[in-house]
Amino acid sequence: MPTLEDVARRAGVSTATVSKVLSNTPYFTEATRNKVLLAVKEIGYVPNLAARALSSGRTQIIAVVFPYVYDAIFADPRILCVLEGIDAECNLRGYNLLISTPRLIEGSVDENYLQLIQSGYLDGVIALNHVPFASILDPVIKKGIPAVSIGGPPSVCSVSSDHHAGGVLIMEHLLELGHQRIGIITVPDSINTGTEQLLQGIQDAAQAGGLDFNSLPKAVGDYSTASGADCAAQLLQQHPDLTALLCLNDRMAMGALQEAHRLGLRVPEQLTITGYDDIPAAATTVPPLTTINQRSLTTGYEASRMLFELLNGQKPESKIIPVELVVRGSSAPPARR
Amino acid sequence: MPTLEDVARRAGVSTATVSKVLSNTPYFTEATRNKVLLAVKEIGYVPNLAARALSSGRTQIIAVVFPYVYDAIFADPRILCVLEGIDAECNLRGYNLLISTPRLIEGSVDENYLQLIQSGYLDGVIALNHVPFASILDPVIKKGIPAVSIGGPPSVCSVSSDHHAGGVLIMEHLLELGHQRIGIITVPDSINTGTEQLLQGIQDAAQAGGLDFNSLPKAVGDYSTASGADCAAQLLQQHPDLTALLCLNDRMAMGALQEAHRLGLRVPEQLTITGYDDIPAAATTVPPLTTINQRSLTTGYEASRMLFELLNGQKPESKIIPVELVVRGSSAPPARR
DNA sequence: AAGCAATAGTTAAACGCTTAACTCTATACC
DNA sequence: GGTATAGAGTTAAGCGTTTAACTATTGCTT
Repeated sequence: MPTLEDVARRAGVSTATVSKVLSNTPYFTEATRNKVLLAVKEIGYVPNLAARALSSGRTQIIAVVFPYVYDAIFADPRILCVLEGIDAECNLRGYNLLISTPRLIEGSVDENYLQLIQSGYLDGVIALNHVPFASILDPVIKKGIPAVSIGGPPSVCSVSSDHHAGGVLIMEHLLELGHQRIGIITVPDSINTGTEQLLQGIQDAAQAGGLDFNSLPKAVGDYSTASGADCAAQLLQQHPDLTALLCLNDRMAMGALQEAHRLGLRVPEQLTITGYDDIPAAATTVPPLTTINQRSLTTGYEASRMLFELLNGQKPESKIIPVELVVRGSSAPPARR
Repeated sequence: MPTLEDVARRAGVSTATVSKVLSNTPYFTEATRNKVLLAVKEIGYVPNLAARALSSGRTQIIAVVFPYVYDAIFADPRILCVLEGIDAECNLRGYNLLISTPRLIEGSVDENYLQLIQSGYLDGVIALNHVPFASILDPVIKKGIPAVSIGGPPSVCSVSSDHHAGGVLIMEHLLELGHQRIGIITVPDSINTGTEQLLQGIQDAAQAGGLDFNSLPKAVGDYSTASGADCAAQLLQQHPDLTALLCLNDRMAMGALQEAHRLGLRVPEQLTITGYDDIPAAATTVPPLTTINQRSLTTGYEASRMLFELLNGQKPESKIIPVELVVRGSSAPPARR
């Protein structure tokens, strides 16, 4: 492979000149610039990134980190949308995307991940920081690598969804439709930093609507479709008079939908079911899900932008991405009885 | 950050010794080995990957390449499963995963991608090579980087699903149920290298069952759920006597399901619908989809394994991953009339 | 005419690691 | 006793860039 020196020899200049011309340093005549560029073209020179990295300390690599908590982390469509937003930005700026999925062992991350962070291979890190107990970003910050957190605590630069507003929106929607007997399909407390805010939003809206949140029946799932079905079964058996199920994510809502179908309950005529996240599949269930859209693409995009600002030495503000109520076919006024 | 030299000084040996001990080169006494290891621990030394890469020519980075053909490539759950398989293997062996999504412009890849390939940053490449017209792997092979192709032509090391068998399985299933009036929801010719084999399998099974494949009504979608709904509408309008819709992927099948529901057709009692891929969502539709599972996780896993064999100087055989018929609730014998 | 700034380019050290080639025992063999 | 040989470690030359420090030329002030 041709090196800087080959280019320099061919162009009749020094390697420093070539290097500087290629990085757009000023103070070169058009003639020199062209000579160099021509030589580059002619011999098909491409810079060696490892050498550049060693010399300059910058690698052009951004790591996207999402801890491996549940089994199939890659199966979460939300993560993928975020990734797509990040990828688009990085591609534009010529950065490469490395993905790291640290295994969490008893609350601390694995050795591989630690080594990667310390290795000097990363210019920046974007972490899907939804795991409160494991401090994915700690080693990153200690090492002084620019980092932005998605959905994490605002201690560092972060971009998160306005889950409180999401909770309010979905609960208000149910109340406006006239629902009062609402079952909640939730998840274990604080498995996810966003969940608290979401629940708080739901509670606030309930309160505002004159409904006692604490007395609403609840079932605890684990985000999976199967658990959604189980929870729905359990709630509907214990409280046959429920007119709506509010689910904390779309996958569980899809499970609830399945269960309703199995029980012969028509949705939304006899039972309203709502989700949260607006994953692609939510639009294609029968009936399609009423849910909250988190603008995952935007989230990814904003996270990248913030990271690049950090890389430019700026100090961007943490950002909260607004959410949006998406009303589809799975919600309707409760049946009169 | 501490360097090799710091470790060497502290352990009272040369940098060469440290380097060799850390890479498990033989011919060192336990004493020396321990001295070095201790020093490493004490000062918290972590090797600088860029320096290592420059010096050794190996970066410990594997790129997973999937071209950006349709808009939301990351939305394809199949890709994610494959990625998960790859990630698991790479994680195990201490390799890092870089993802590259080259933009295809008029059949050729973008400059960024080309530069990345030539940059010496990659030890190996795994390409989701489902795009026949763009030779994603050409520059990789020209550069001499070990590469394996998923679903691509067997010109290089490749791992692909047995789509022919998949086609046979799904068609046989329909025939065994007693369907004869089958509509096919397909995609444009050879947009995907696997599709041909799949269609061939369907055709062969039809033939074997005494059905003329060419006379079966067909509609052309684009893999999306929406297009599946459109195709279903079109087919059912023109051929109201169809008892089954065979869809070339799950997303289109889900669209067909929606459309059937809209038309008031009960699935599977009045209309059988089958998919292909077995994406996670396929198990949670109402009714759940009968489909073909491609073992995407295994595919990813095998691809990594082959790549590591290549990296070890071996010459692995291309592999064909068997597929599996998954019978769920969306298929049943045709209604008697 | 001297001094200075701006322009245009060069030299060479440094980045942190790997590894081929080498040295220096200590043991084994004939 | 001389010569291989294997073991244990060192020396130093790269790997291909970037970049601080330097030189040299030109044009402009004063």
